[in-house]
Amino acid sequence: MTIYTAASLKAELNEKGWRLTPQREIILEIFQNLPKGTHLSAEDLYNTLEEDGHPISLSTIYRTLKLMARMGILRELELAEGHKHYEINQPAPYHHHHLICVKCNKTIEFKNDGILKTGTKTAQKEGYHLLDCQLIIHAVCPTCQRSLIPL
Amino acid sequence: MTIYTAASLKAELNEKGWRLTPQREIILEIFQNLPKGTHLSAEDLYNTLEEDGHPISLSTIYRTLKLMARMGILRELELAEGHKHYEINQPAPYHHHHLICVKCNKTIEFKNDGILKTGTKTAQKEGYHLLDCQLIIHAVCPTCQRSLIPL
DNA sequence: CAACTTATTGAGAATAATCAGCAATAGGTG
DNA sequence: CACCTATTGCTGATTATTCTCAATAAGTTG
Ligand SMILES: [Mn+2]
Ligand SMILES: [Mn+2]
Ligand SMILES: [Zn+2]
Ligand SMILES: [Zn+2]
Repeated sequence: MTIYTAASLKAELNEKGWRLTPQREIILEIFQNLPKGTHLSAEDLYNTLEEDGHPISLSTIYRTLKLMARMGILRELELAEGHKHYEINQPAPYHHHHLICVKCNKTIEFKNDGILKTGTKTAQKEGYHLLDCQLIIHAVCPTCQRSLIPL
Repeated sequence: MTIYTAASLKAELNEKGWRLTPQREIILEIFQNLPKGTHLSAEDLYNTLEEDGHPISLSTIYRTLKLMARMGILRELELAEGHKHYEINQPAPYHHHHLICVKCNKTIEFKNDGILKTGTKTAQKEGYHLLDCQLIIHAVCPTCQRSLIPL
């Protein structure tokens, strides 16, 4: 949950014997410049990169997303659509959580400082190294409460 | 997030034109009698039912898990293993959250009253009908911090 | 900067979880 | 009991994600 630059990403990768590649650099950049509230799936990222003129194979995309999530650079979100979404993982003033309608998947972001504190404290108490901490609220939105569509 | 009995399950199903079947009743019972801290996948439930002498088809299991999660009877958990897990959804004194090691998937449950309150308040403020509210902490456990296994 | 080691990439095949279609069955209601 | 239709259990799709492997290219060393 730090702010990354190409340089700090390279430093952290090299420290573990890994490498900074153009692909990894571009993917980080894409996420850093995404409008607030955007959540990308692997497929979304694939298309974005293609349109951007920097095509990257799906294999590499999946590998990079997993890598960056495990480094704490990206957050892996399960937004109830059957596939994962990702967003940049930022600290305190930008850190947020998600309220999701399980029927239409409409998602609202909200902030709450106490939760990150709780997460940090809990991880620390158990000796875990914190990567991400997210409150997920599953609910039914006002529109879907009225709708007659079953399930 | 209520305590269900076969009768109250039937009432809630019938109210929506749905039916209480032996399969649904048994699945509810299984979850209610699970030892604290147990999380079942669809496959786990399938096997449990088979061993129990009450075999139910995988299709029905998937359908029932989804149904009960959307009713708020079960919680759908994404415990970083590539497939969903489920547990009974209970109110205040039993309500808990999960601290997950992204490397070995070891999961620790912990309680925190404030989070459920935050979730309830947030859902209410947006007019959403709350089903479940879970804090997920992704982290690396002490053992895996020491391990040399990459990723 | 040239040689060297090995992490990484891209293409395609393989896997695994979950869903869909459909005929047969069985709840709920009167 | 008779009727309507939700539900079940097969089976056969989907679809997201991972694996395999040869080719490429970071990072390091002399
Ligand atoms: Mn978000
Ligand atoms: Mn649990
Ligand atoms: Zn909705
Ligand atoms: Zn671990």
